[in-house]
Amino acid sequence: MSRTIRIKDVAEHAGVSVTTVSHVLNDVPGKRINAETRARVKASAAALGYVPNRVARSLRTRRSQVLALISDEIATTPFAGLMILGAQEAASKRGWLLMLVNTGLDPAYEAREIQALLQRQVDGFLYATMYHREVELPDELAGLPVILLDAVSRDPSIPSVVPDEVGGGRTAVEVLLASGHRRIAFLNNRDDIPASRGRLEGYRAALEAAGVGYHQSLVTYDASDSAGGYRAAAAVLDGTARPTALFCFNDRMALGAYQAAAERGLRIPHDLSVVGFDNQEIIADGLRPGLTTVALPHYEMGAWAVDTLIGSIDDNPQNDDRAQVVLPCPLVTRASVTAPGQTPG
Amino acid sequence: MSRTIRIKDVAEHAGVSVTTVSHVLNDVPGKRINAETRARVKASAAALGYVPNRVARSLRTRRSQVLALISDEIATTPFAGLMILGAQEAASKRGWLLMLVNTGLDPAYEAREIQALLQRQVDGFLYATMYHREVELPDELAGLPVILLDAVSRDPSIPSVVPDEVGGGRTAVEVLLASGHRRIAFLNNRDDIPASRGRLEGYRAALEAAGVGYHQSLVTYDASDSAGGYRAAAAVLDGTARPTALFCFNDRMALGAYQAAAERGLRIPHDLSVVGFDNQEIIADGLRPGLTTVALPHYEMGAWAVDTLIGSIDDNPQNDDRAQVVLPCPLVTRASVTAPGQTPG
DNA sequence: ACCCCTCGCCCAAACGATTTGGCAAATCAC
DNA sequence: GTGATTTGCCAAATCGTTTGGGCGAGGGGT
Repeated sequence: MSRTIRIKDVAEHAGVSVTTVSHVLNDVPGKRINAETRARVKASAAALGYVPNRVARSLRTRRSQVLALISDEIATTPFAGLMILGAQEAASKRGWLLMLVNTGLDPAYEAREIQALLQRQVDGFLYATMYHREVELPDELAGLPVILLDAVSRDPSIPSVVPDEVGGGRTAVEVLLASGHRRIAFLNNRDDIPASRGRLEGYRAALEAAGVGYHQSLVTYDASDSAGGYRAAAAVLDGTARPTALFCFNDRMALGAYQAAAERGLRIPHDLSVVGFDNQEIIADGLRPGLTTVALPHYEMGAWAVDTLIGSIDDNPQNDDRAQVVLPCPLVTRASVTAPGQTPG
Repeated sequence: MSRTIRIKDVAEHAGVSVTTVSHVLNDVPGKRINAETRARVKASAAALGYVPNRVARSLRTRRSQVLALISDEIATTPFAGLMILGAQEAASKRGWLLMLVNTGLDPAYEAREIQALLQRQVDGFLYATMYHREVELPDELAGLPVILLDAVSRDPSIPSVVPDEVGGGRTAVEVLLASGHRRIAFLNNRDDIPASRGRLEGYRAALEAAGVGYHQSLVTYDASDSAGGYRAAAAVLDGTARPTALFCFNDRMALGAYQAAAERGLRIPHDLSVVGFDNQEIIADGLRPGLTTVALPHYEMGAWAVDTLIGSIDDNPQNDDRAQVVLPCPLVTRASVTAPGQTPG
């Protein structure tokens, strides 16, 4: 077992001091080193297979090149994966690593974990929630480099990135309007969160832009799961003046809506067009016909947050892309939308 | 901004040397220190709010108390969350942290990432795949503390943890047998992976134990997604001697099977009982009626792997729980199983 | 011949802990 | 009272880097 080789070994091999090796390998600006020496050092390092000990470097520089992703609940949503993946790949691309901590909504536990991360010289924090919501930054993170991920603070000076719920809602309704639908119901989530507010706003904006009247009776509120979607769809389909299209708050509600439609003998999309939200592959791709839906930019949000966070750490302390950013929600077209049929009302 | 306080500050405050502070705070065995001094040191540390700098400690001890979770594809499966959560919580419980790296099946990239982790003195590795399969350990990890997660090596000396596919398959079929079913079809995955082999073996074992004959015509193979389940179910439901129950390779196939059943006017569970596998909440809980299914122990596998890994690092180098472990797959009962109806064949 | 630059490199002090090997003082044996 | 032990603590080395401040050699100007 050959001993792991240190900078000192490289220095001896190249016949220079460790200082010079460090200067060369790190391309320290303003240091004058002969080109020949420079080459010799690099050759020695390569020959010996030298890799710097990051722990020692961290101790000296007080920088770890490690980011922490703190989240409320990693497990409960299938989006977590994409957000984490976006963050991880962006970090890796720049030579950084990502620590992962799940705090499960317990502030005391959260404080301890932040403590543990700070002990390890973590350079920055991603504070993520697993669905878009408003949060308060924990005191322990105040003043540290941090970006909110899929969450937003009341304090506008805290940078954050969230999906463009309004734009997504508008997109969903626009595709229905473009197919000729005029009676479009919105099966909304009953929780008062940014997603339900924003998507409703987008729904109304799209209708208004198209000169279609907004009817309160076409908007229902229920739980944001399959059962809620089933109930909401049942109510709106059994009501007077049945809509020709459904915009569902999310794909799970759309799943329930499919079931309600099937029970009523309505074929999708011929008798009823449906648009979802979230692009949960398992549902959207698993349903027959495939569900046209609006995707949340989880991967992009994770990547953006890491890029921005690293930027704000590396560059001058406070560059002004500190901001509350909103990322677009693209449409994913499948087969659940077509022109309204001529079935009598 | 008060300077962060070091062990030296504690020493001065308590009127002792840093050596003594270290001895006291780490409860170094075999060191004789007066109880009164001991108390004074602890009081000083508490008063100053001292927390040790882990980076410095790591440099000296060559231990980081950090684990790395390397996975092939974090994002593509919704199980990732639970496995990662299990690992993370187990680590946190012991004061360890978890780094996350996704290598996406690219060996060169994987090697670089492992390099980067080793530079940071990571103490151990979880090498995870996002579905149960056989892997070869990358050379870079050979000889290091590592446990395979949801993966197994041909080399039995490499510890690993995977789900008990055979037992899960048996469980699924047993619940159908117990309800009185005798003609039970198995909609299997066509890929030759441990899950499809194991679940089939469990299916056969359960039938045999119940004295029910195995008929090859009742086992079909297709893609392990919703479309595959739809096709497989259609084939078996339209065949001669229609089964009274379906055991689906996974919940996505079950979703397809539900659709095929609905199209044929078969009510679940009255006309057709269905059991799935994986317990994907979105599907199993979203379907009507809820899908009785077998859960994969992702959380438990993650936790077990971390516990075992830390154990093998902390304790004497090679304690012999190094082994290829299998964890049980529990049944999750919902509403898709009942006694077979009397509908004529 | 003297002074002053610039080049090219190196010394040694951090960074903040752990750990080895001691050394005085107190206690004990006799 | 003397020598041997035990007790309680500390000094200094170490882990592997980075970095601020130098320092000698060589060249150019006068």
